[in-house]
Amino acid sequence: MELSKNYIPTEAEAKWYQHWMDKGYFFSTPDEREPYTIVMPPPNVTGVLHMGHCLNNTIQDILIRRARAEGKNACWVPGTDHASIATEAKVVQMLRERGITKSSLSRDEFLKYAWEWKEKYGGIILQQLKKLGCSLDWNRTSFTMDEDYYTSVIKVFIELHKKGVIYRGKRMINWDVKAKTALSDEEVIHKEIQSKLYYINYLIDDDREHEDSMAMADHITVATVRPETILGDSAICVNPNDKRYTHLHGKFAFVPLINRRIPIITDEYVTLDFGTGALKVTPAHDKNDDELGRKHNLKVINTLDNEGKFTAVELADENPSELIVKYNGIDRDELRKIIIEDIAVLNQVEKIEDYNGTVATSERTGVVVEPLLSLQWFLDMKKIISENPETVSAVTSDAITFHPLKLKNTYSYWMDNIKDWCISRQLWWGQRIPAWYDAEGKYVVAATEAEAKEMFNAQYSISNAQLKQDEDCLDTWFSSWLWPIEVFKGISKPDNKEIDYYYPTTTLVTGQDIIFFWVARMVMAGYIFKKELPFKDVYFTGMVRDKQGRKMSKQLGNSPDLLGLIDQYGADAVRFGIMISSPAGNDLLFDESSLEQGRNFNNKLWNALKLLKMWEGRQSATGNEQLTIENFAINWFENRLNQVKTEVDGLMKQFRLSEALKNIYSLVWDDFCSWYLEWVKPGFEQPIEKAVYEKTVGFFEELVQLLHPFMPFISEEIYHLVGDKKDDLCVKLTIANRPMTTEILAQGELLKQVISTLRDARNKNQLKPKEAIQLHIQTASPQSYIAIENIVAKQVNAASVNYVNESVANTIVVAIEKDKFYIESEKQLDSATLKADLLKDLEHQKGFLQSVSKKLSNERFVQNAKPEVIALERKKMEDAENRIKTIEESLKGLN
RNA sequence: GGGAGCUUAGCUCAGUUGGUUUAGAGCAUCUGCCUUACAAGCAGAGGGUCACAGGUUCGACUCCUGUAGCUCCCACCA
Repeated sequence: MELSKNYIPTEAEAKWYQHWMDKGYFFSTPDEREPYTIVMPPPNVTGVLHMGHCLNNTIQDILIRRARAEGKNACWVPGTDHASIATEAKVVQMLRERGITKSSLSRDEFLKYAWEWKEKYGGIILQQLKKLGCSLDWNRTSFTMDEDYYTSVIKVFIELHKKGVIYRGKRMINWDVKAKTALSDEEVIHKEIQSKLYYINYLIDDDREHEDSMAMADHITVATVRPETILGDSAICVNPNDKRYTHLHGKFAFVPLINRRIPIITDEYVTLDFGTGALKVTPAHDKNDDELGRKHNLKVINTLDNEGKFTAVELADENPSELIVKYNGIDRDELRKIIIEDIAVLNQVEKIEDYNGTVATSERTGVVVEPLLSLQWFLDMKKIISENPETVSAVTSDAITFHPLKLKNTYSYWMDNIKDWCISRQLWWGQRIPAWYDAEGKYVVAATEAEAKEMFNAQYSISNAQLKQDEDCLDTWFSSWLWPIEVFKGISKPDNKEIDYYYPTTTLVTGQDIIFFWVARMVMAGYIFKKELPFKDVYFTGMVRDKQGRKMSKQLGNSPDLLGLIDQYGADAVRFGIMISSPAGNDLLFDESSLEQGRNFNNKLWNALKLLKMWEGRQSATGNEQLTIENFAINWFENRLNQVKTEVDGLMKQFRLSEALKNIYSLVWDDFCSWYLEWVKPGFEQPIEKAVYEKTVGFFEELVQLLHPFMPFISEEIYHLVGDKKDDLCVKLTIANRPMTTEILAQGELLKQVISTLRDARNKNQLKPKEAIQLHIQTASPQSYIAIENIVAKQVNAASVNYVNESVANTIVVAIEKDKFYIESEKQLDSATLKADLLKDLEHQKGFLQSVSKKLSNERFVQNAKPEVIALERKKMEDAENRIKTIEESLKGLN
């Protein structure tokens, strides 16, 4: 069969993925083997594959494929997340494009559209993962709103409510005015912005009669960044120790524009050196003001509606002026400008300063979050932790090991400062909160209306109550935190065979940006519902950035089209490119040139295959004059292969995947292709010893097997092309490592060094590769060269090799260790560059010798250092001395 | 404001209990090669006073302190 010039990924990839699927290699059922379980972080159901997913899932596939080859029962569960806010927003937008507003639909109608949308576009991302080669157990594909999953979320809510961990309360929450829903603290991102600090004068209500226009002297100046909330002010607060305002304690001031009379109160909370030291208190629109308001019993006056627009509803009893009518329905940003203009007209704007502050924005919609007092459902996190202390200790004790370890601190800090989790969302797409209310607002928590009625009867002695279910649904993460349990039906069908076998899962691979959203909460859920940790290792990936270090974003247009890249370079090359430099926990600077490197690696492998196929038909069992060469080469490569395999095992255990890949890459490219294959390569059109050929094929197979988790397609393709196979690499069990001989490895290193040095000398003397040389070796131990002399001769094009006891005239000489190599050529040799090299080397060696002997002549070093260290230093000194001697002799020979 | 981390070759990064020949890799650069596996390649080479300043030590890229710069996380100074 004729092989193409270069490797063509497209066909091979489609072919092998289908083959693996047909064979059912990715499917897992519980058996007697040790399980290796990974649950995929479920992407947003409407998402499309991007670099982050690619990194994430490539890592998971590598781990899973390795586990499979190690004989474990590998189970990798795919699925998607209903992502309530994001998906609902997409559905709303889709409806808007069709001219339908959400408000015109009933809940059921809306959900029908949403499900239609999900069925149509949902899970595209899962199909895309197949292109990447992900060996997922597709029979287990889950969705966080599957029927059983939904039931389990409701069940968990009811259970936690019963335990008193879930409560309902009126709290200051983060309100997303675009999505029109509450958010948890984790969904809020604080951003630095340039804004203004407005200094506004509030007139003091003075008992004195004002007889002239001196009134303006009697004011207090307040600094605020949010003048638009001024109509909700219910006090001014100063620090009790602030001497500037002592005379105002207990007095009243007037809110500009509406002249509401508000008290001037004192509280230590106010800092003296910010602004004017006087704070306007607006309990309805600021978290701190809310607390101050509670403490001082202030009135709460809400002036913004749920879209962040002005509403005068709560000002009704204040004789709303025309101004207020004018403000109605105006957006908060616009309102700020108008109010400042209007106050300026009254001459009560003292000044406006530039101000750098932070603003809270919604993680989902990006809009500025509005603090809003609202009735929501909360999870008492402190109680959860105190009842499940393992939630914290599992991580600090490394029972759950984080990679990188430093994220432990982040985790514990969050746990130590945990706040209650607002779990209700004013959305329809999600699990509806199972709370039932009667007309008076009494409620019970129950799975069904019938149960709720019974409970009303029992709890309130109300029979056949007219009940309405809570309109809100639950935070998406309130379902995702059950993911490692419920994908095995651990909540909906507790203690089934699957959950008992697969849980706890083995490794979680996820982004460090969701350590609080998801990882921490899964640990909690694990201990609450299974009394056990959910996973043993967590591998955190960083963020994928472009090569300039910028985040990938639609606006910048710097996020590459992944499927396009797969088409262009092949999935293996993409996997290689993204893995070659991505240490755990660090951001990855994505550069397309690493994909080129991956593609080139494909070709390197492909060409090695072509070479072997050429040899296949030229085997012979006779010619044995070169057996020394082959024996050493084979012996050495076998050792080297096992050395790298051992290293890779160690690196994989530490989750240092890119290091492992680098080692494999170098083993294939340098050791196998550049050294080994050249050493055993027969002369032009010469036959190859059958035994050598078979050994070489065996090595190649072992190499592609080692590579397979990283680059599954080409490795499988080569495995089948290099010889007829009945089995598949995908499920082939790893060959155990054989013991290594360090002597052979050392001799191999010496051999490489000799060849490189001689080639360098040839280069420097402008000897063409075809120009043969005579090589003379001056050494005290010729026996160390016997096994490798033929390889040396072949690799440096030496027509002859012999051993001498003294220098050889008219030659180039190079020194390696204690030995000298004389290169004799028919061509006239120019020793000038070589001499310069030798002098440079000499200088270096002398400097080195000096530092070593200085160390050795230091009494305290000799006294304190470990004996083996001293011995090593002695050896270094001896070597350096020998080498200097060799170089000096060589230089003499040149003159 | 608090915390964590980073700073090693032009770029991206390794460097695992302080001593392995006065620092390694990949990419990029330079030189020479169209050598029938591979020019998407082969053979070589150059390039770093390990951010800076102190300290501990016989010995520091490695440990400690300080300084500078960068990054991330957390946080209610309006």
